[in-house]
Amino acid sequence: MTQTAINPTRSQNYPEWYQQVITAAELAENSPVRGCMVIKPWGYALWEHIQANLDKRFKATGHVNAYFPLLIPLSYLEKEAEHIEGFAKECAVVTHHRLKDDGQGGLIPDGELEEPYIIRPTSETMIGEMYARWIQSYRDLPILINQWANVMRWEMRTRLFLRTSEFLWQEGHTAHATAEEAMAETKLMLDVYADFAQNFLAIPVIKGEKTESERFPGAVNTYCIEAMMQDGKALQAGTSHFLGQNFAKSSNITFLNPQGELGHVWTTSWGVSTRLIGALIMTHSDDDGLVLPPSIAPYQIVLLPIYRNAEEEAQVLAYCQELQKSLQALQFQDEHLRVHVDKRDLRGGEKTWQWIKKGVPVRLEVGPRDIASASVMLGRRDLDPKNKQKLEKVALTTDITSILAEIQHNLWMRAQQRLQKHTHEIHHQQDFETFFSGGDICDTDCRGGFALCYAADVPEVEAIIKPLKVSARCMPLDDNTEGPCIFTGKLVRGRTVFAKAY
RNA sequence: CGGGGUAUAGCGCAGUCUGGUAGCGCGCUUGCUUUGGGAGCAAGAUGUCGGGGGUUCAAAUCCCUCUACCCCGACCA
Repeated sequence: MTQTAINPTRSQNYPEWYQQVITAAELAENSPVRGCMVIKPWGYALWEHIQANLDKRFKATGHVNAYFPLLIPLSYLEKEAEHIEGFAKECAVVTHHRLKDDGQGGLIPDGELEEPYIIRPTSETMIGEMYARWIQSYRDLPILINQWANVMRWEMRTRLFLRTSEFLWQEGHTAHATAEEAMAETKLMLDVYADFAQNFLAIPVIKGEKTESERFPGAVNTYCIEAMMQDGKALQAGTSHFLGQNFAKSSNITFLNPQGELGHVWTTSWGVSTRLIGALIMTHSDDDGLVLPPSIAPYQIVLLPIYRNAEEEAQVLAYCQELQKSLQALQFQDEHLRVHVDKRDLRGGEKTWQWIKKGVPVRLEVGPRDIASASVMLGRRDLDPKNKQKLEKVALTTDITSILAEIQHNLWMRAQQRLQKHTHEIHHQQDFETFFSGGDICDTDCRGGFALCYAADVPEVEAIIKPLKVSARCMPLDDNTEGPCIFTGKLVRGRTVFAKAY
């Protein structure tokens, strides 16, 4: 038996640990298609819960869902100059619409298209084209549409969930009559994302604005939520863009205001992707595998029947099913508890460890002894696997939801404390370089993590930080303090978070 | 697209230098014993050795060629 369920551990080899957690939890695996993953049922269930919860929040803020084509005419992407610069180079292109027999048992493309299509890397241009048709008057505004979709970006290096060529996401696209309204929408959705990350995924995030070099191609302002992974690296967990009138102009989206004057609309776009699952893994998981907050766990409780013979089996299974029924009647975060009875014919220890590696918040072992004493043995994923507690059957149904809430809260607190512990104010360029030269998080001397500094948003700062493999993650909102840039000495308003990033 | 590597069972690998007709670990199947912290023993199944061509009596092994993937840069939700 090994010390930990996952080898290597986080401190031994963090990237490899990450891969092993995914494998052990059966979340996803690489597919035969370059850069594209297969999301397995346990991983897809996480996405389904993300979708369901976010979708509710989108609807509650007045949005509706729609669907636009996967393929976008090549010429659409040429409309917005910065957008071309940002996306044109990494797109898959569809050039033919037929296959023909090559005479040797193979197939070759046939029927060349007059204008190639690209597989959408994002849908601003397609949706812009449709908005131009749909919007004539101020009465048509605002348009508040979200799309759940897949997109493709021909990435050079891919990692499961964090960066894959094809990924699943949602993209919100809204059009407004005024800049103020569009900006309010941009900020509103950033708040929706932040609240979702913190309260549903238990991932603490920093809300901020992107620096110029990190901005979305074609956006006026890009806002984001940044999370800290356990190795101290930053992961962008969601973005919300104020697009100004850039896309309205390039897609010619105009409207008449109440005074009869013709103007361009103001647009926004915002999105989160399956990358959130990567963030979830790297925020909570430990050296025994995945750790899931109860809010998102496909099963919040797994019952593990223990028996030696057919007679005990019948007795134990009946007891489990009765427990399952009474637990399922309870609610956590406004939804019925998700309770599973693992009836598979496997050894007890084997089963237990499989569910630990899959991150199930609560395990309940049920055997003849428990039935005799009208109780269960409860194991929590936020505690050591050895640490099991005996719980009266009666107490279980009254306490279980608060136990789940406690687990959710514990995970949140741990992540929150990690973020605080590894965020440091840096006042001198020399300290900045020292901070980022010690590899990843190193608890002994407070190196690595997030550096919070006054820094000018200028190219020469970019040039200094790039060799350190550090990037400006965001400028946290509502920071009205002032100070001298630690690189240039220039007085700047508000600080910037710097970190190594995924 | 530059620099380096790899391709052999579901997965991870040995075998290649020195040619002789394919092996190990895990997993899988079956049986028995086990079962409240990842089981043990026994028996078994699984391969166009990445593709194509060449040398040879004989090629996983040598030669030529193509392809795919991985690592390091440039790109990135």
